[in-house]
Amino acid sequence: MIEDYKKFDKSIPCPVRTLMDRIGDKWVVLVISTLGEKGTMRFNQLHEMIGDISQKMLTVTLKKLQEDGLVSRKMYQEIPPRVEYTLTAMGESLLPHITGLEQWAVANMSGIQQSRQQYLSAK
Amino acid sequence: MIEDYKKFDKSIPCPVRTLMDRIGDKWVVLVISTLGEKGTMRFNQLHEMIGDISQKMLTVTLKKLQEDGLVSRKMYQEIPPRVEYTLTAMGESLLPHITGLEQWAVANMSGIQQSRQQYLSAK
DNA sequence: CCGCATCCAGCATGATACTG
DNA sequence: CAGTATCATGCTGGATGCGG
Repeated sequence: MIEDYKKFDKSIPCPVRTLMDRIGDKWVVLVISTLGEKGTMRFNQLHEMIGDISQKMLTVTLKKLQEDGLVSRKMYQEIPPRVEYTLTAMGESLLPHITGLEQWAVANMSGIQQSRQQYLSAK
Repeated sequence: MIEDYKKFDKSIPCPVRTLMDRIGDKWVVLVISTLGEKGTMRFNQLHEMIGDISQKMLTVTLKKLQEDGLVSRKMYQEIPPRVEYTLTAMGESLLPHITGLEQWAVANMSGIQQSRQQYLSAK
């Protein structure tokens, strides 16, 4: 039987599905990964680093991560304003899994593309 | 500077973004995870195991996984038809990363829920 | 049994403009 | 600088019915 923790049960939140609602989002992955790499960062630094991502989506993504306790937010009362984001301990503990996934992605990128082309040409 | 392989560049597909377009999908994760656990499975077995997932989404998900070469499909010319799905070698190599993520999810589920409640009550 | 085609509702996201 | 607000929309995914 499928492991209990990944079974669907409307009365109990499934951890796998709950997690995937978050990290099943490329922005979340890129933000965690970038923060893990660079440590503390400001809003616009993240914005520039990631490159493609609208201001809105960065805001939304950071808010979700705060809500889950993966990222902490520190605001300085200055003019102009400064806000810094850092991974929490829980965020740090997730980081190696994200990194592992990224390394797998890099290692298997060509294999995937090859497979896609074969698949297309086969039909 | 952000690592090259996760930089956005419209001329070169970013492995991280490419991967996330796939596993940034809870169905993909659940299918890989379930196949990894049980080995070869038939369409309806998967359907019943996962529980919530429409037939359409299961079909779509399996097709994407085939396309990427993560899952292989074997069809038997019988009446009634029988189709079996199995992880490929590449799929197997991804499995530990998925499993690691799942274990993290189970271990940190309560921490996340706690954080969410604090976040809500703080506003 | 295993899937595909179609229709359609709803949310996620981008663009844009504005604020403390 | 670091967001918020609003609007338009495109794709995701559910429901349904058909086909090999």
